[in-house]
Amino acid sequence: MQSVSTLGESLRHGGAERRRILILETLFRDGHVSVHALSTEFAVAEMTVRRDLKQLADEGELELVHGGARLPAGRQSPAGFSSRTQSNSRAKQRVADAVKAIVPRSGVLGVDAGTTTHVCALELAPELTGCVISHSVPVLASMLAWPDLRVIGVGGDLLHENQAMVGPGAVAALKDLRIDVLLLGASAVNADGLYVHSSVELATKRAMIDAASEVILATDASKADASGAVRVCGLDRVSRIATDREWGAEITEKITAAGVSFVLP
Amino acid sequence: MQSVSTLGESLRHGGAERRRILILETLFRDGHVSVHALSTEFAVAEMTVRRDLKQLADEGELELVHGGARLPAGRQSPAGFSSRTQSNSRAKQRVADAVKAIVPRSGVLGVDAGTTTHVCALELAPELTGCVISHSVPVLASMLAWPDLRVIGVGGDLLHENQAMVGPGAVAALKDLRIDVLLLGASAVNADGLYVHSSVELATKRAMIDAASEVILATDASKADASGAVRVCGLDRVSRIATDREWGAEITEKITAAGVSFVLP
DNA sequence: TCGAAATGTGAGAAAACGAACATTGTGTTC
DNA sequence: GAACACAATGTTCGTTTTCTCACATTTCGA
Repeated sequence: MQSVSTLGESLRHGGAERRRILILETLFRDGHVSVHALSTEFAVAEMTVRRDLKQLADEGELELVHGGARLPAGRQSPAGFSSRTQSNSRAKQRVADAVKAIVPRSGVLGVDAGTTTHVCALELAPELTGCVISHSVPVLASMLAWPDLRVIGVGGDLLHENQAMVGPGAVAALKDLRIDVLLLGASAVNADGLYVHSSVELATKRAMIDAASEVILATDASKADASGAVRVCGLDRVSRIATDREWGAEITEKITAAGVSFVLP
Repeated sequence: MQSVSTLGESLRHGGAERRRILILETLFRDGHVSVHALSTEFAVAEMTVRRDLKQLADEGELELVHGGARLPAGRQSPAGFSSRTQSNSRAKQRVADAVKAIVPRSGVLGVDAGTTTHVCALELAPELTGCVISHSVPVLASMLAWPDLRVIGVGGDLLHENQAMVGPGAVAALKDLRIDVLLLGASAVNADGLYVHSSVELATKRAMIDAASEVILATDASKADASGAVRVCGLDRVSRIATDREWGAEITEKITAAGVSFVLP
């Protein structure tokens, strides 16, 4: 088991995560950033900026050049910035590969908040011909890069923890929407259902599920057989689980018995 | 005296002009070039490339950075959002300075879509203690950098044109919201009111205005006395105009007569 | 209190810069 | 055709900037 920390955590010392967000913002606004200028602007050592840029480069958010950084190739079109595709991005990438194999390119695609589903949406976006619905700000920002894609944003209170809009407003908005396929995320999965850490996002997640004809759970194997604080729903609402590798035999058997099939890349 | 060589002439030695054209082509394709890579590609000394870049920079074709060159500010992807943010950012910055002087840091701040209001929101964000409401995806994305800030996102159909969520859903959501001060943008302003280019965003803009107790128009002087295709509202809904510099005497007099005061940085 | 993560500091290495000077084509002049 | 002027290019070298690495320090949570 491991902490499923994905977001809203690492502001340990000064505010590294915030600084990196601001760096990306500057980058997308100006097209380039320089180490020296950033260190002056944020009043930190150049070494710190270099470490930030190095990390962001590893995540594919930018490309290093001598003296600073620039937009990565193929990401010229300025959108918002793509969100923190933080840790184990390899796993998320594999999940995305699995998702790509089964999600229809037309129709209404719902995208839940979270980094995994975001990566999936990024991969799918160029091929989609239908409509995307999401309450995740990073997902919406990414979709700006595809001018021909129809997108509906679900509004509400911005929950910094998962960078999505939630609450009564979001639930109300979802009542008028219908989703063909929903890409759902979760903090933990076991035979009894899906779990998240916070109850704040619960109602919104359930509203999305209720609006969806089919629910595909997109999650890497590290969430397997863990359990979270708040139960979202049972496995009966999920049709398939797209994941990066085989799960344990026991949990696999239970989940399969519940009528849910696995999709691997 | 020197030849005023414009094109097709000075291929004295190797083909300097042709090489410079190719450099520009590469630059526009990739968004950046590096001295080292170019010297390898053209099989010339790095010094030569530096001289080329220096000349092109003098002509305003590109902008030098350590190690290479990039597209000059305001000449990025055409019609792109970031370029609009960048273009006359000095003016927008001055507008933001004016806005900062008058917007209360507490209470509910509404932020309209558009680059000018976005810049204002970026400047204000660190100091805000109240709540921000916006339908603009970039604005919402920026607010993610401030975890302690309460933010409400207005959902709806994503309009790529202004990167904001609009339509009936947005209007409905705004009916339940109240805004103390609204930072409004416009494509044009004259004595008769505010204008935008597209009617798609009209209803949403009006809904924001209706929800607001006070409306501050944030716009640079270039919008003065122009007129757009679609009229949003009259000046009676606007209390103040935050702008970068003095407007023309005639338009200033008319607007002041309508009871609207100007705020300069 | 302890430990991990974040950040700062300093020195040596590497990269890039810019100026001065040498070299090579090209075209002109006699 | 030889001499010349000149622009383009290459080369060298000292200077400046940036990078990287190792280690010290700070901060905050457990």
